[in-house]
Amino acid sequence: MSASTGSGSTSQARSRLLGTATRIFYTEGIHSVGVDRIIAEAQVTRATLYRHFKGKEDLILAYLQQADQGIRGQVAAVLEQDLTAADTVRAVGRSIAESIQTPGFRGCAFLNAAAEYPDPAHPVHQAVLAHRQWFLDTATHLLAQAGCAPADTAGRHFVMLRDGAMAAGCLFDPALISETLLNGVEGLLRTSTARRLPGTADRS
Amino acid sequence: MSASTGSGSTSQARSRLLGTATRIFYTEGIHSVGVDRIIAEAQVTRATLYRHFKGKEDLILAYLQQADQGIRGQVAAVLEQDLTAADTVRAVGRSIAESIQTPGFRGCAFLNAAAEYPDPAHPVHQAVLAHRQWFLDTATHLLAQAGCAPADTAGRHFVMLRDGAMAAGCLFDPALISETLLNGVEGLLRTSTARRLPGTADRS
DNA sequence: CTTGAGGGAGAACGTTCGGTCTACCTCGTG
DNA sequence: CACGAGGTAGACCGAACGTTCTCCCTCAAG
Repeated sequence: MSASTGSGSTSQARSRLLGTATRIFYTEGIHSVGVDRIIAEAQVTRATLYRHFKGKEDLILAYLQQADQGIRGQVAAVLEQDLTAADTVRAVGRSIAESIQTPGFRGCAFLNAAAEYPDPAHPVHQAVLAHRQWFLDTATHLLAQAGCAPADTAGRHFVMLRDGAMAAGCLFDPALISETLLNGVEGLLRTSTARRLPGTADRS
Repeated sequence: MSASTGSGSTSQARSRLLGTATRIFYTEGIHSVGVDRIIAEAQVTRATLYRHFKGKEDLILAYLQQADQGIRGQVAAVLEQDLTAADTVRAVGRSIAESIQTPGFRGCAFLNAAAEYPDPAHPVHQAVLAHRQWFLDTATHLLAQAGCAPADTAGRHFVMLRDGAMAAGCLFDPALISETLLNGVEGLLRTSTARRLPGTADRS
């Protein structure tokens, strides 16, 4: 524990380790990179890694947890803007579109991880499922507030568009993918709230 | 070459090898399975593998090529039904939905491969890009025939729904994913052909 | 001052990886 | 018959894998 000089919350060598692992795992995949590579680029020794993590799997889980917190923060930042429910949905869509167009975008960390860990019983796979459940719930909740017809259906539709955009974002022109995503979200809001009275602006 | 007894086109040990590789790569991923595993389950020796393939990478490429042919066949089977262009699009959507609900469905072989081979210069990654380009072109062509507004936009929208469905199909209830996909395709056809005269049935 | 956690440096563990090699067998074809 | 392609069986290679280990140094807290 301890508070040390007051620098980082936990150790500083640990954060360098996790940061390096995050970067390499995200850009190059998980199975294809070894711990040697990570400790070399993080400039720590092998013993240091195993002092902070039980093993490689622990490091992977920490990587996904960090990614999860990043996305939750991204959504929270949109929520803080206090927009109309529909505009909040749009803003989340725009936030995703921006991610896709960011240099170094390499798809969804969770979809990529699931591709490498197909076994549903594996901790990594379960971390993916947990994150996705949270996102689906969040999207469904938002769309319900925006007055979308069957909110479950709309939520799944939104997530499907997001998944498609995230998956294709690094396999095709990111600008076109973003445009398609935004169009899709707009269409979803239009068709799914068709029967609502104009001016029924409900807050998120 | 030779014709041998007339059994298989190429060797029979080779097809056993490729079939085993396809099954294992698809269900468990690529990097996480070694050639030892494949030759053991295919019941061939190491020398036999290297007689037919230059190396593991060659085997992976053959696996993807086989998957590509399977999907092309799937689309071709729909095309042979000689439906309305719009109904052809629907049938392709249904075909994808059926795949998702098939036991053992593990997502899109190409999206999964791309997650493991992010380097755009890598032959495996390029095989993925080539397959996806073909599919996008095919979808765009079909939607154009169905009278969809800007066919490029509609094609990208269709592919995005497919990608989302394929990616999520093994991470969520396949039946709900299929329903969402079909709804999305229906919505795409509706909004994208809104201005067409009824009865303008054009063949594919 | 002593202690112990955090870290650096590196040897070593056993296993698995992809790949090469030799030796021998079995057929159908020329 | 002779030959060569296709196959089996298994030893072997160097490298990389994830993991554990010992030894030593540093430095803030008790």
